[in-house]
Amino acid sequence: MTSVDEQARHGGRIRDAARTQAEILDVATQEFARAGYDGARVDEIAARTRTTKRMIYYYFGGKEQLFTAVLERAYGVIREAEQQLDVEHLDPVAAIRRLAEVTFDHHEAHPDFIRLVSIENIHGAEHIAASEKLGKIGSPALDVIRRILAAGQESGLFTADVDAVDLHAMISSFCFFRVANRHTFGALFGRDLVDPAQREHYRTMLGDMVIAYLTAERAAD
Amino acid sequence: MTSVDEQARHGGRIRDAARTQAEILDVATQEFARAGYDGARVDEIAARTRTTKRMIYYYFGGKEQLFTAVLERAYGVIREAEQQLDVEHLDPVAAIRRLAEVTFDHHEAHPDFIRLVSIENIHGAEHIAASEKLGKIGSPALDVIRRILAAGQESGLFTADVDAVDLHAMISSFCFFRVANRHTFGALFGRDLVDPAQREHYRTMLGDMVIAYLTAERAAD
DNA sequence: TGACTAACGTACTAGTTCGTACATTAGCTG
DNA sequence: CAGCTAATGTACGAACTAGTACGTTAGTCA
Repeated sequence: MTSVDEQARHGGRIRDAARTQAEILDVATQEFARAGYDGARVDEIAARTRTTKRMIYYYFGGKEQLFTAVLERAYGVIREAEQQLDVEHLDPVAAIRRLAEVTFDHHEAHPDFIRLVSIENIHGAEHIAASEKLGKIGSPALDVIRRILAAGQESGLFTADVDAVDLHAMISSFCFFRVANRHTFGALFGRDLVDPAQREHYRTMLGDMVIAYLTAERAAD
Repeated sequence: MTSVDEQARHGGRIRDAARTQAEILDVATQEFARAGYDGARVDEIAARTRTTKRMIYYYFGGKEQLFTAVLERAYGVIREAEQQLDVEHLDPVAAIRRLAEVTFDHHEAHPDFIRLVSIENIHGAEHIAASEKLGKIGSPALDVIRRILAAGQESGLFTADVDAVDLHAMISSFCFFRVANRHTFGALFGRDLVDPAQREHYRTMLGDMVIAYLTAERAAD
């Protein structure tokens, strides 16, 4: 009997632990991002999977751990993207601008991730705290920023008093707000921050802002 | 019989519709901010009030409308703060910096409001859309920004191509992120963005950033 | 002062939702 | 190929939760 026949015999499904887990994570990511932690329904996640609720508890233990697993995978994706960052060959100004653009693009491309982070903040980052993986991730982007900043400061292009974590916060703020607060901002000010027609405008604005901050003359502290 | 005796007779409580509604709104604000919309419990809100759940439905109609009422009041507070903004007598640079500082201070002073806005964004701003009040609020801050920008651009201090709504978004991004993402940022990067010892640092950083952006030379579009 | 209504309280229900006990089977391994 | 275990499915329950039916009382006004 062929493998295809096997599948047919069991309704098209074969046992595949990794695949089942991945599918649960996919659907769970969508559901948590859609409705928040408490708004998400375990039954709904199960229903949209080719498996059953039983499997969620079998593999993840419970709703809390499932959400933690979703977060771990989501953060893993951005970490990978950051690791592929290759800006060392650029001059400091171009490198920072490129970094800002990559951050901008990643936020725009992953609104579900942004929502998950918002949700996790509502819950005081307790799942990150409970995760062994997420605690000691470290950020590849941060290392990149440190190197660019050092180069820029040494060459005198950048003002000397800027910290890498602060700069990361500054860039993230803009990218995050634009996606996360899209709805309230749109409702209150009548402007869609994620309007494709405005994409280049805001992308440039972010770069201009960061570079202006880094190259501006400031009163010494 | 004195008023005090009256109160004593009924367990210290007098009938006062306005007061009951205000108390429900106070507690509901805390509860929604604490746990999110779906995480919030109507029973919990009622329990922490001097009245009962029955009154929540009597005055507000339901959980959804209660949350909308909470949002309406929260936005009212920030609108009032913005209306008291008095920076017209300052030069454009000082005026923008003052505006940024006021925004910064307000975000820091009202973390519950920030959480409510995050929550409302998770739900696609549907309560704002459903609210008659919130639709046509308009932002006093936006008018102020428009005037300062016009003055700054006319005097040649500021670059000409900056829009008021965009600048508002820029300032809000930083202030919002610092409070809203405090927990995940702290857990991942080991830095508390709301640490009082760092307050002046970030407050200055925001002003520097905005002024640098507004006064920088840029390639024409 | 009597009666009318807004304001309030109690007790309950219908529906939901996380989680689990129990039963079954696919597929590997010796 | 026998048997063992990881993987899976079904059916159910206990607890929670938004919302309500019904009853009571305070305060005002004719």
